[in-house]
Amino acid sequence: MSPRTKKQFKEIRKEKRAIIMEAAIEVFAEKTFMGASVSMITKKAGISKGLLYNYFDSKEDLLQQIIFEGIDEFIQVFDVNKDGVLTEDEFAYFIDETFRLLKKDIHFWKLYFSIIVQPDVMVLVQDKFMEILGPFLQTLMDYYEAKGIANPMAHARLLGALMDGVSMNYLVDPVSFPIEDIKKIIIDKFK
Amino acid sequence: MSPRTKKQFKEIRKEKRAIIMEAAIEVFAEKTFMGASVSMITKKAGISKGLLYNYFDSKEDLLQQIIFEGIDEFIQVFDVNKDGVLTEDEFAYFIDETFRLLKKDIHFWKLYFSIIVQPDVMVLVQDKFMEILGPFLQTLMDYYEAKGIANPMAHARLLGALMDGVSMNYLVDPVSFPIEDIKKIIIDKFK
Amino acid sequence: MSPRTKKQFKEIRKEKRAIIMEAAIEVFAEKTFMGASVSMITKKAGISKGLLYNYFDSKEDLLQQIIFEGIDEFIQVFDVNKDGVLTEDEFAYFIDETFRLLKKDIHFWKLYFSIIVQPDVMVLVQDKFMEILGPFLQTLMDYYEAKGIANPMAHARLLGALMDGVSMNYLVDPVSFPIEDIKKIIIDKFK
Amino acid sequence: MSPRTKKQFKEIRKEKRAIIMEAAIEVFAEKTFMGASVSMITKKAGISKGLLYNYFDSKEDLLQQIIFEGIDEFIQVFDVNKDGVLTEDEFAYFIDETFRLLKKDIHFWKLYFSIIVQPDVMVLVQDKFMEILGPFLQTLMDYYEAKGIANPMAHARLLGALMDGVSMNYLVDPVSFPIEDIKKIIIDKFK
DNA sequence: CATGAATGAGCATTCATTCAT
DNA sequence: AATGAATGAATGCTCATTCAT
Repeated sequence: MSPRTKKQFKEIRKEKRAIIMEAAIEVFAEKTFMGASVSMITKKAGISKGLLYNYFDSKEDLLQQIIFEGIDEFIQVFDVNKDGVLTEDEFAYFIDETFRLLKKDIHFWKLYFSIIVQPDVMVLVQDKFMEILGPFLQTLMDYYEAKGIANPMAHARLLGALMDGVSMNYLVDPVSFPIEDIKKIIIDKFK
Repeated sequence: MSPRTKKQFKEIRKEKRAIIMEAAIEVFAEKTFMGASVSMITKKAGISKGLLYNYFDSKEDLLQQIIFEGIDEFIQVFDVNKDGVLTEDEFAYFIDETFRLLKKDIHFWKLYFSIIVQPDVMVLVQDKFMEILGPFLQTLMDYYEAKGIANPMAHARLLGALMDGVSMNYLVDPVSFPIEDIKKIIIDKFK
Repeated sequence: MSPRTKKQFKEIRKEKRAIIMEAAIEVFAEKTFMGASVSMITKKAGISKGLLYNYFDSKEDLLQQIIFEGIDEFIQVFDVNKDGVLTEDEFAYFIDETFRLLKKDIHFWKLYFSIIVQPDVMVLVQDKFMEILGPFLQTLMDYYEAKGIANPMAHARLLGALMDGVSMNYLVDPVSFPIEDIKKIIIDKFK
Repeated sequence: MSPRTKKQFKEIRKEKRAIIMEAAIEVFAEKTFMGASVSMITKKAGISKGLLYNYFDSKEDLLQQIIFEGIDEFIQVFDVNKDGVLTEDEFAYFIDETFRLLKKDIHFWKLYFSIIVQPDVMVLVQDKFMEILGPFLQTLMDYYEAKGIANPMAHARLLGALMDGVSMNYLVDPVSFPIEDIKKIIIDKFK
């Protein structure tokens, strides 16, 4: 009888928004941003096409919001740079935690890699990506420098590339890729 | 003026086909398979749209033929499995040669990575990709096994993933990625 | 706090209705009927979309009610046909008054002209428009006939067309169109 | 058998382009630019939706090309400003010719008036419209100035507005609007 | 061998309207 | 009386593919 309160509306929006974003992550991950159609997303989310535009300005906006929130969550959960210094134990934890999050949000990280290789789409989110990569590489560089290793920058970027490569291989073939064994080797070799 | 011989026709076909494929590799690499349109390719190749379909059954067929020939060329040039055994020197050569080919065919390998992350497109060519990956991993496994290293399979897959990650980072940002320094570290650490 | 009386409800409805119509006139004038969306109107009126449909059956109904009331007001304020006879002084007053009302309700008359040139929309309101045009032309015809001018009908329609053209030019470019000078010339030439 | 020559293709394009523009003029005139859909136009032209975009970049481009060519034709046919001076006979000819062209291209001039009253659409073509209006008003001003009439600018703009109003009334109701009689009165009163 | 006009399904997006609250 | 989430048809536009020449 009485109209819904603002709080009720806010609740509806929050929930529906999450449903749409979850559906979109899956479809984007499977089809890439360009290959995914808004229809596929709304069908998976169980809503009409029009409604998506009640929540997001455009397909691009939808992608950006997904990436923004995903990266923010990643940064928050995984604040490696608390004090800017990495011990060997923290290094191991850092590798461990990366793979834990990878497994937890498989779709999101598939989407991440599909974006990286597509310059046209990358421009939409690269500023946000840099928010992770910058501090990440800096912390690693400091770590290797503190250990007295020559060319810490190259070591840092190598480890970054290694984590990319391992993640990508795992995402493409999660069943047979021996990620746990590989994790141990990485920690052993790069610690 | 005189009617062209069959041999001449064949020659023309071969050359035109190569022109189209080269144009397609560039466009696919820049826009990904889904983002590239046939029009972009024919425009870059300087031919009509109809002619492309005289040489290729479809956009998918074009991609497949590009991948097939690219991989075949790669395997031929880069026969890692000559005798099935890798010495330490050969290992260094192998790393070196991988990066040399990467730099030589930047467009092709960009295309390669954009395909890997897109399941829909991956199915078109994954059998061919396995033709490299299988022997490649086998040779590495044998190498590590011969050295008496525990879990040679994990080491082989790790190195494969590492090469993927480094290659991808280089392709995304060829200017500032320190590939030469990294190459040395890889050889040193994984030899 | 105390339950509102029926009279208060009626008052609220009347005011809200006026607010919506005023907003709609502005948006229609600026964007035309086809170019204006219901969202634009409700946003300008500061109400929800649902509420508009509480007051009007449809976008078309909203337009019709605007036109109906606007024309009725015009006829009431501007009763050219008081006694059916026009003196020369009354003629001058009539021209004068027309332009005064034009300036007063710029949005309404912009809407009027945008409707006239769009047959699909015109059918919705043309009967109402005729309620002005008929007596208006009749009075002018009588005026010219009484002056003994040949072809009074053509003179009447010419003056009608002239007023249309001058009004339209003024509405399109109110700043530089010399409406006061033109008014004098009209009175002088057509009196 | 042999492929079509470039000349043949050019011929096809020219003819099809004309068919599309003619269909578009009619639909735009009847529905206005905003109210006309590309589907309506292609249906009337008897072609597929895609083909329209082989000939025009967008709906806006289509409108612009229609207006550009229509105005150019008008200027060419009707070069009132040959020597910049208007005699009384030329003035009569000018009025006459205007109405002749109006009757000849009814759809085009309906479109013209529907554009004038819609600012959003007007911006697409107003530069082109000014190519007519500027010289047109200048010539008229010179004419009235040469006759020693006070305020020639107001007279020029009044006649311009009058021609607009008469044209518009004729286009809205070509059957009963006495355009021939009115033409004579105009020539008589404004010569 | 070669052209490019032509198609039609599909794309992202908009919008008048409905309805549960 | 009032809200705004929700719908679905329609919009302007793109694109892989076909085909007459």
